[in-house]
Amino acid sequence: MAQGDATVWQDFFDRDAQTVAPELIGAQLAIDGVGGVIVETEAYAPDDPASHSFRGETPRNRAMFGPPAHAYVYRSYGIHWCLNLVCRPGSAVLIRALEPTTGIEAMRARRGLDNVRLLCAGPGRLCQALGVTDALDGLPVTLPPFRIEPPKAPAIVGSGVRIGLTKAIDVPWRFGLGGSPFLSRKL
DNA sequence: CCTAAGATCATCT
DNA sequence: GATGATCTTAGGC
Repeated sequence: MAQGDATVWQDFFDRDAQTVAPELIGAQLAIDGVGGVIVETEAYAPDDPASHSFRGETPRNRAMFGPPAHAYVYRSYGIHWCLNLVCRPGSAVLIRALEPTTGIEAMRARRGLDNVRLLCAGPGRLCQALGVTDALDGLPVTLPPFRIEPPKAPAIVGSGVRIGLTKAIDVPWRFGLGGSPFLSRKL
């Protein structure tokens, strides 16, 4: 599975978000050469009260109902952007944290912060560091400016409850690389 | 260490 | 008009 192998990525993402989310831990994700290793994700499903897709399709969440392996970007709390990778219709994986590996200087400049551990430790921070905006909403992640590569080795994945929700707060669909210092919070 | 509040706006009711 | 898949700062212990 390589960058240009759109068919394989289609199949990879054409499954339930809760199945895809843990398998993305350890994958490499970059936008215009700026990014790193995915260390934290969360899954959102169609019948999930906490999911934006729960009440059906609207202009905002349109991308969640489009083809798999595309981006869904939304604004959070009027301030931050958050990046999801679309799986089956109405389901998506929220990318919550990266271990920065490439383009670190660009991230530092965008975030106005030296501390590498905190550059991408949270969905809003990550999007600021990678320059994610709604301009990327609905674009395929198998083509530039995205670059995505599968994990080089099986990751040791832990799980826990999702963060910041008021509904379905006890579903353990948060996944993370065990012991990584780049998580938004300890698992 | 911790909890609390403010920033700020697209979306939905 | 209320809400939120967040982050930062300020202040208490």
